[in-house]
Amino acid sequence: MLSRACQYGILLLVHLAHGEGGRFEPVHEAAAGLGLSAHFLAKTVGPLARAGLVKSYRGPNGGVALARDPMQIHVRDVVRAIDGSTPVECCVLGLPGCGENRPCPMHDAWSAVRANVSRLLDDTTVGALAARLDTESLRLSSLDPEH
Amino acid sequence: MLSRACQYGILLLVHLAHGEGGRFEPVHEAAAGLGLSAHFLAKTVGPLARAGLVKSYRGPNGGVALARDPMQIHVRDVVRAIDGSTPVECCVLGLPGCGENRPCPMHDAWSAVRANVSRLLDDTTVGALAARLDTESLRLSSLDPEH
DNA sequence: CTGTTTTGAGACTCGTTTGTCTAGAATGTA
DNA sequence: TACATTCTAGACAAACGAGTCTCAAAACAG
Repeated sequence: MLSRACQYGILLLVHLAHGEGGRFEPVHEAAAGLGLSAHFLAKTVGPLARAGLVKSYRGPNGGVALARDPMQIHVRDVVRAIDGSTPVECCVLGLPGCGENRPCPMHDAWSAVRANVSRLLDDTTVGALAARLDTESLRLSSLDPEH
Repeated sequence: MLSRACQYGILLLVHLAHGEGGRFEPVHEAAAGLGLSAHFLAKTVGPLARAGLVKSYRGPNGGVALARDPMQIHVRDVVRAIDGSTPVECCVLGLPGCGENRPCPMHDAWSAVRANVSRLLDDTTVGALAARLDTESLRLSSLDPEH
């Protein structure tokens, strides 16, 4: 569905949105907080920066920070930046060129699912996800439960 | 989403349901009709037969045939037979152990999508898909448009 | 200037999936 | 029996994703 790199990217942005606003946080620190591989997480920073979602800075006190208001960053933006514009975009049955003019037998039903996913990605912002971390007992980390 | 092998399996069953009832059709013939690799399609027959969805017979006049009424074969059965019982079952963000007690920030919204997909797999039968091939201008083949 | 911290880019390994191919076991026909 | 047809199982290679590692460039601190 979403590539691992894309999942890491979303987690990183939500983590940054949940932290202090203007601070540049080193990638390895964010990775430790999220319980992820620092090396692999670092590979997502490039695409995110090129897409204008984060800004990064080298050297001591460097790191990564959000480039925009987290309420203006949609999950769709992250997916597009890392995975490209193709989440669930293709035919369920794998038929090439399946579409309105030459649909497969499941095309209509699958289009409904696709629309749901698309709306979810468009409507959900990184800031909204971060806000829910506080109000509800949600988690971002892959580590052991710390309840 | 669905593995290639699983997609091939669904296409094969719908193709068989669309053909004559009791006939054993050679796999290479079905593959030609669907525009798929015969060797790869053949690898899906084993799991499908073990799951009791098709029966196969060797030798001349042999081949593959549906083992049951196609209206009693759900797409879910094919997915379970080939991919196992895990379509979209996991967390969107990839968090291990994400669930009702320790949800990720997108858990609730994603559960709705998951339920949609699950219902689609459960409600759709191979027979229903085959029936729609006739009434509407649908296609199964990966080959060039034959309009 | 020297050394440390950090990003950035890429090579590399590993496992899974996709796809092709081969050999063998059934099955039917002459 | 001899032979053609077909499934069955598995070996094999190519492609991809995930993840680790290394080296260089930038930035700062002393």
